[in-house]
Amino acid sequence: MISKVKEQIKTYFNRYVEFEDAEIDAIYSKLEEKTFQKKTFLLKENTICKHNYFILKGVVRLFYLDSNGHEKITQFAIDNWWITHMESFINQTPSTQYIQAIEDTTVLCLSKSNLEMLYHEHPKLERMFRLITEKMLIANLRKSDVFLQMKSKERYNVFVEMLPDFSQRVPQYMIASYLEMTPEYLSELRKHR
Amino acid sequence: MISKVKEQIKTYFNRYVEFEDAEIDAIYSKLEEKTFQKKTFLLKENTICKHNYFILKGVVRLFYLDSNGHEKITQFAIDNWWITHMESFINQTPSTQYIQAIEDTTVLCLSKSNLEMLYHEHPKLERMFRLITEKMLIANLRKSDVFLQMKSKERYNVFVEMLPDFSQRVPQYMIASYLEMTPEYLSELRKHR
DNA sequence: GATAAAAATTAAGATATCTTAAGAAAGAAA
DNA sequence: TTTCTTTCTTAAGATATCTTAATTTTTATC
Repeated sequence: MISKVKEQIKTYFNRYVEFEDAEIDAIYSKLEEKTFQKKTFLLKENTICKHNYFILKGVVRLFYLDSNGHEKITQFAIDNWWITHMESFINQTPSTQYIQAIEDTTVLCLSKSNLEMLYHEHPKLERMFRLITEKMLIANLRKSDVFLQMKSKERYNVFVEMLPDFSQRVPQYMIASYLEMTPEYLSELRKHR
Repeated sequence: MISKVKEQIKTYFNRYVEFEDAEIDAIYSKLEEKTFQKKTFLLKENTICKHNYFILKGVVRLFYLDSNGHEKITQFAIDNWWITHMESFINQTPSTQYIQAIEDTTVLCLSKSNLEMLYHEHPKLERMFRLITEKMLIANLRKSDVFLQMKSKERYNVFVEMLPDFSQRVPQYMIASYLEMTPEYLSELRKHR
């Protein structure tokens, strides 16, 4: 009998590459399910990020503390997204950022060492992550373009339009942080649009 | 006898994955060498980007025209870097940006179709591009962080420190564009530092 | 339901950065 | 050298965004 969770990743994986059930089983056996309560940290600054997390259900944010101790959010992630601190995870160096659950969040943990092992055993997995990484890169380049081209007001409109899920599930002051403006200014913009 | 160019890519490829000479030969045979004179375009807006370019020697820039018709540079690339418009190349959709040679530039052209073919024949190449894409993603995330954290003045200092090659080979008004400020304001900052 | 805590709004003054326009300097061409 | 073109600098006024601080609204806790 196939578990609901295994079903979820099978569906997700097959969006990128067609895997046999046996392969899914092999990969799944290297994943550890874990639940983080709202506000708990999946990763803290200065620690090495040991996992790439696949979110089964929930919302998390990636952020750092600026020189004034203010939180600056660089990424959100929800159901069926991968989240990790890329630089820390890939290079196994201390993280400059935090990952924190915004809602109660259930994830599958994929450790760096298991991932390396799986790459060697399953070239398809390497292809999947090549494709996912390309997609992330494109999303990131596009985000930079949006921030480069648009004034704050337009940025907010684009955000609401493109990621309506987030504007529902995430408090407004966090959206302001992600959009690189103060909550006061966002409030101002919302009034006048 | 092995050509100088083949030697150059062999050295570059082996930084990521160890290839046999026969593999390098096979891959090399799918690459087309081409030279672009200063100011000519490798890619124009609204055309589909058919190639990923490996720069053997030269400097190019990636830029788009904003709503006022001003050029906004999003990336530079020099010797031993890959350059393409990611979104256009990967999804084979019309490009929103231009690629232009700043100096006379010699490249190796890798077409999308050849690349797909090579991925199937040489899993090592897929690994190499998985690693390169990860590196690009990290570089891009880091760039976003720098722009998020720093005021213009600091951004310029970081740029000069991190990429001294560019501040030599690229005119100042292009650096201003890349740093997301007007040339007038950059000039102002340089005076006061 | 009452109280406390968290989040959102408002407004005034401060600052970073842009716009425009003109002139100076440097590099390329003749 | 002279001329033309490209690049860089200067300065004044305009605008977007931030800071601070107080107030209101919403959400969570007892």
